[in-house]
Amino acid sequence: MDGLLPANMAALADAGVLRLFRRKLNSLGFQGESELRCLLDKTRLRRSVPRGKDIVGAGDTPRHLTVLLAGVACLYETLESGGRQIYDFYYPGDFCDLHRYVKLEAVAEPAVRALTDCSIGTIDYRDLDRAIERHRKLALVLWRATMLESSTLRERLINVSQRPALERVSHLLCEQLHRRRAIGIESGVVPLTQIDLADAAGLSVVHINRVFQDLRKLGVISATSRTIEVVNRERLAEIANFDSRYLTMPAALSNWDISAE
Amino acid sequence: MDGLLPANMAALADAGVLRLFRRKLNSLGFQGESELRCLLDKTRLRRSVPRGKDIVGAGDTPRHLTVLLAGVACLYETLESGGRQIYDFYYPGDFCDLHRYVKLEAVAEPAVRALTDCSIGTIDYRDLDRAIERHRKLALVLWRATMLESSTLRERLINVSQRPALERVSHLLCEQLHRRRAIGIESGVVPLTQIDLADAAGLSVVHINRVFQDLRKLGVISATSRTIEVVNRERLAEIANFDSRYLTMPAALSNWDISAE
DNA sequence: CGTGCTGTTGAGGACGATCAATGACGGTGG
DNA sequence: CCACCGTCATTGATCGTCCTCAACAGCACG
Repeated sequence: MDGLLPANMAALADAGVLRLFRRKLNSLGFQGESELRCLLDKTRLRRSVPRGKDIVGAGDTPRHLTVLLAGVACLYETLESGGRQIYDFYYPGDFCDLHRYVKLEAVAEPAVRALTDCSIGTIDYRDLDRAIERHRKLALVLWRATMLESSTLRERLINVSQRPALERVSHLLCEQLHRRRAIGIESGVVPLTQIDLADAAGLSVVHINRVFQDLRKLGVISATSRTIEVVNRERLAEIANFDSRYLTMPAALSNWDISAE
Repeated sequence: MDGLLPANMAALADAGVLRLFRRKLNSLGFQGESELRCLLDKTRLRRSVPRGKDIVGAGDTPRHLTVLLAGVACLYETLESGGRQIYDFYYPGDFCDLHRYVKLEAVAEPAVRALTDCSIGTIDYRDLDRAIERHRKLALVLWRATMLESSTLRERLINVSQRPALERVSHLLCEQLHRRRAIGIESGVVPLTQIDLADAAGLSVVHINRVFQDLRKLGVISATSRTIEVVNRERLAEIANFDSRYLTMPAALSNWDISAE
């Protein structure tokens, strides 16, 4: 499968690959060099997964946690009807399979697929267990990551159940832009296909396409490039009625900060 | 607001009120008398909340965790449009506001409302912190509770985004029956209004009503009683294509069982 | 005996699905 | 270099599900 790089991660940690993972942990309230090291040093770099392949399959028994380091992936499930439901998108720094660590059993679980070429890192469950034992706060941090996913899921539910297509698609695009910006990507390009968006929005591809044409007429996305590129964020956010709060974790971590030391 | 009963909970714990809470903790993998005591003894019984009132509001700063002890509640949010989106239902034993414990800040959070008259219990954050410190496994247990909610949320998303109305409503009903059975209620009565179901299904009340008439014609729900009563579960499950797995947690808790002691 | 909430019914219309076909692009192999 | 193929994007036409508006009936409550 994927080759293991025998890298000295401690050395690489700040070099770049794990930069976004570190940032993510920070945003979840995990700070302090020794704490971070405890996790970052145990993160093994795995080679890239090509677009369209599963990063986390439905079947295999997991022995390690997976972290997305580069690219875009999605949490999804294949339906009896043959369709696909995309639950959430993952960006560099995001955990891909916390649900397996916590659940420990494969009961029709969702899978994770690379939507662009991806790089992933892994952390052995044993290393993770030890890290949590050492720094109790880490359990809370990961729990919070799950909570954040829940929050996104709720927003997705509203999106699908309440908003009309134009607003719905705009909302999804806003979210992508926001999340990309959070990891330092300022460009308006959203590296997804209309198909991906259809599966996330619960709309047919045909209809997504029509919505895109409207968005182009409104001057919100580029009319020339084949890839999706937002050229007017403000307008897009207006259309979507976008409020990014559901994506953000508050900085404070009052109680466990105390009990952790 | 709600009066505090100065009860000796240790004595009451097995008497009945906390029976379902205990069962819930068990199902999440929290076992052993001393562990359970640690949490159950700290659970304060609060008086009941009448139907229609919020159990957990959006605004207030939380100091304790809330556990539903009797009745049915829902996690919901009020939309700009004036509508209501129901994310999840809560049954006796369920935690109502884990999101606040973990998040600790009110950023447009969802609220919890009593859909029937409810009784609730509370656990002070300080007591909870201490309990977690004593039994590390508890952090995992609560994390798992969150994960289970996530799982339900994903199922809800599929329900809303993929299934046609009849199937969708049936699926919701199946879930309620299943969850009620899990707490020992065998009756086919689902104590919700059509309005509640509409808000959970993302359908208009009018349409829900029409679906109900179909279900009655199909002999699935009672045609006589005003309250919703399922009289043919098998048929209902068929229509809904119901697979209860998303509601169940695997029993095993392999890794943390070890690191906990 | 009103007042409110929930449930019920009818009519008309909109939004989005489906089916089907075609176009554009990139990659592959001859 | 070109022919071929697969994936993704685009377009048109038709149809169905579900929404909205509006009115009314039943029941519970004070």
